Amino acid sequence: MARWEPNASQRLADAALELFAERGYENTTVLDIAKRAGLAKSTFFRHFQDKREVLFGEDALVEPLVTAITSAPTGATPLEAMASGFDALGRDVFTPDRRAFTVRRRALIDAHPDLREREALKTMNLTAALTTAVERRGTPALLAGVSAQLGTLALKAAYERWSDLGNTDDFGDIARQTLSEVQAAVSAV
Amino acid sequence: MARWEPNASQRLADAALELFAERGYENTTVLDIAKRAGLAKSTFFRHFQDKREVLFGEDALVEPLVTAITSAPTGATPLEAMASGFDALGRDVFTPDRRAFTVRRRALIDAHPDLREREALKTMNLTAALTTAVERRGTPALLAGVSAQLGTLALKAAYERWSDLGNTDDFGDIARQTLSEVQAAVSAV
DNA sequence: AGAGTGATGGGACTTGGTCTCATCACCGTA
DNA sequence: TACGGTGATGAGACCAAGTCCCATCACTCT
Repeated sequence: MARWEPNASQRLADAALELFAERGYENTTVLDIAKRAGLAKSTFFRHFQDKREVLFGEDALVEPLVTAITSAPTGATPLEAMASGFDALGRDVFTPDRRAFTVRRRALIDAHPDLREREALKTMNLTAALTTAVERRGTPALLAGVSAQLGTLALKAAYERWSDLGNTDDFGDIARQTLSEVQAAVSAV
Repeated sequence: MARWEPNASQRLADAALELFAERGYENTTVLDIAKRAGLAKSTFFRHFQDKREVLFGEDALVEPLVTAITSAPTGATPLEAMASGFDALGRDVFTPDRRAFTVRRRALIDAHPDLREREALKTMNLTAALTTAVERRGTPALLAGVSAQLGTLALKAAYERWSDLGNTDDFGDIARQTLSEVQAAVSAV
């Protein structure tokens, strides 16, 4: 028998999602979250940097994207490399079984300024990571920056489409489609 | 004789900038700032939403940019409208006499995660405002979004060049130059 | 058996941020 | 001149976020 119940981080994240949905982010204290997870307040802060972070802890986007971009064929353009990253997200992150969870999480973030601010920071960090990943492919800095911005824009738009409606398409397909639309728009600039 | 010393907001912002430079953001409490400005803590929060905001209160970028974009000639492309907005910034915001202040402020923001997070939020809001401003010119949504992203990217790059070194060029000129470089990079995507 | 380890509990403490009530110089009007 | 209204401020209670330190205790290794 284990010394402690396992998966403390996961239990905290689950409890937080539940409570935020029940009473809202503001009306939930960290102590509430910890107690529902059967833990102490101080333990919460051992697993998450702050209250906001409990909804972002996974942060699972950067790693698959950067890996895919890095390992894309040498001949691929920056946006083609980005597209292969989107496929990876469809395979490992935005899978059908995680759709419901992701949508609930999205609704919570959109509903509270503090969480939207954290989201903005995460987006900025993601774009920065994409920029350096593209740069490492030998792309000039400015072009890498532009590609990363366009990729981030397409990613967000694709995410919205994927979570909207009864859309059951694979995320990778949606994202590739969105990216090509962004590319078409760019050529009209 | 005035009932109270005037310019409470400005005095608070000045005091904050001083103290952050002296002891760092973390080692400065809101009470410290208020006392140096000759005010009470509660008065600080009447003028600023929170501690971070004291460095962003001006938020002077959005209004001139949106105004210029809106009033740009009908025939102008989105990026041309954006460029006229950059000129407006050079005239009204990034003026030579404010350079030193702006650079000090920048150093503080870069040095502290909390402030960088707020900066990310402000950037996201700016991009959103630019997007709707461009949309109101009759530009399709996706193209407007792309233009706004590129504009924001150019703006940040231009800002860095303007504050670097002994660069004495007019901000509008630098920004136009940067924007044309971004545009050149885009056509290579 | 005994020392070490590592996640946890618990609680004191600082600070950000909210809220409420009192103050008090000025302004308009009678 | 008197007097009530106004608006920015002061003061302080209060709550929650986040930090810090020390104790605990089941398990492991020697």
